[in-house]
Amino acid sequence: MNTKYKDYAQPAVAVDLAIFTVDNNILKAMLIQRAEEPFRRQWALPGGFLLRNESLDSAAQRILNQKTNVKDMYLEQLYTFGDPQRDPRARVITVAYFALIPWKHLSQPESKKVTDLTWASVHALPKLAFDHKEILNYAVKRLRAKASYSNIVYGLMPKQFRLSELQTMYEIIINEKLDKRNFRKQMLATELLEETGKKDINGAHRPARLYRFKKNKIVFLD
Amino acid sequence: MNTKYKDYAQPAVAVDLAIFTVDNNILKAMLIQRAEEPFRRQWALPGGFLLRNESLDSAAQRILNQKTNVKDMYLEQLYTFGDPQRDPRARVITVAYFALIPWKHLSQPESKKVTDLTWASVHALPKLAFDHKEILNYAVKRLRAKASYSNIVYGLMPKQFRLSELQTMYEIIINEKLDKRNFRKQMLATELLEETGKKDINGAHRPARLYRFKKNKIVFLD
DNA sequence: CCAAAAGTGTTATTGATACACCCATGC
DNA sequence: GCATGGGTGTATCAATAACACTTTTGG
Repeated sequence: MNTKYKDYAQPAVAVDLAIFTVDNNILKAMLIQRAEEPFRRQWALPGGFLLRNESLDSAAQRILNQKTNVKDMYLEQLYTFGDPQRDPRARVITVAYFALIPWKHLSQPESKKVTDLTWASVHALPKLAFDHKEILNYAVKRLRAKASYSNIVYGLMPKQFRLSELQTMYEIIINEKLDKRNFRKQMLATELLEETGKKDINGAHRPARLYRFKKNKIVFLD
Repeated sequence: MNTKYKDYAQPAVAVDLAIFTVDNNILKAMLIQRAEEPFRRQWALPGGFLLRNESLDSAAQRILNQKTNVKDMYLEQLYTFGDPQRDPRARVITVAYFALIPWKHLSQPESKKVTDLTWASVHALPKLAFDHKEILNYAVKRLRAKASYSNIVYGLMPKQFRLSELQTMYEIIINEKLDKRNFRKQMLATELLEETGKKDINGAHRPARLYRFKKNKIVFLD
């Protein structure tokens, strides 16, 4: 290589997160309102700069812990965005992650009246800072793709649930209706679910059996 | 965020490439012998630092152009590796890419007697510098996975080829034997191939029809 | 005429899809 | 007793897998 030292980028490295949940049958992503320039008052993905002695995964986990109090959520590296113009201040490359959190596991911290954090429907996103819309769209695409060939949807379910709730979750993510009998047949055939023995009743109808994932709740593939 | 400025990593950002080809029915990756410390004289993936005004994709393309004279090869971002200890000199995070090149498209530049570049069988790799073995293994895994559900294998084929050569390529990558009749049926059913009209004879046997990919040789999915 | 790879169809198996009625409960 | 979602089985269709012989060439 015959480039001079001064030609090297000396970028900052950030980690940004596309954190998904499903609330009220809507797929939502966490957004943070920026307090500072650039893009002050605009919505952005939660993120931060990589610290000195921190791996990328740890940084993603740290940022997730700052915004939620949930442990053990699904978290994977998504893609790295490095366009020279993506941050108007300086060269910043960002390693994007995507995470899934069951709505029930977090709604608590919502109560403390935060106005700089919101969960926006991915179908009605506000204008986002930087290239965050591109990142988020890419994450949605990946989530959709994986939902159809893996059991990643598990990452959005609470500890126990009705089969009909699991089916609805799939339907929301892949955005199409599924056949009830075929769905149940397939899910039970995977041997990944077990009955809790409990039943759930919250309406004037036959109570539903509650299921949970067995301990080896593996998520497949890339 | 309440961390002091000095706690931020100020990493260098590198791009490393896992470049694959198939020669003599063996899946091989390009390795470069390091001229300098650390890991002087050890083999490593081709790579380099990101330049000031360069996107990640451009950096990958630039490094690829330095080592080969091939245009239009398959190239995709693989994963970003950022363990704080992965480079003994300083904090370096590397965005790994993987690339596919048909053997026939490059064997020329080999002739000029380079000793610091080799193509090593992925089944018999030497000791590699940094975490490059991990990166390479990850790339192989991805290549294998994609070969079984996409047409990524196209990236390893020359301009025209016999169907039996295409089949052999699949067999090398996914590492299992395929049925000739089923394979041909499926390949022709995709409508992605067309006959060139030419025939290939290089032995005492019936000449084979030569095929090429149609212009819209799309590679699917993530 | 022999060796070597090219080329070609049919059947069986498996997995995916389509589809409709009874059940248990609260009100 | 009725409204609501829970729960169940079978038949069809589509995709995949298994399998063996004839053809064309060079030597």
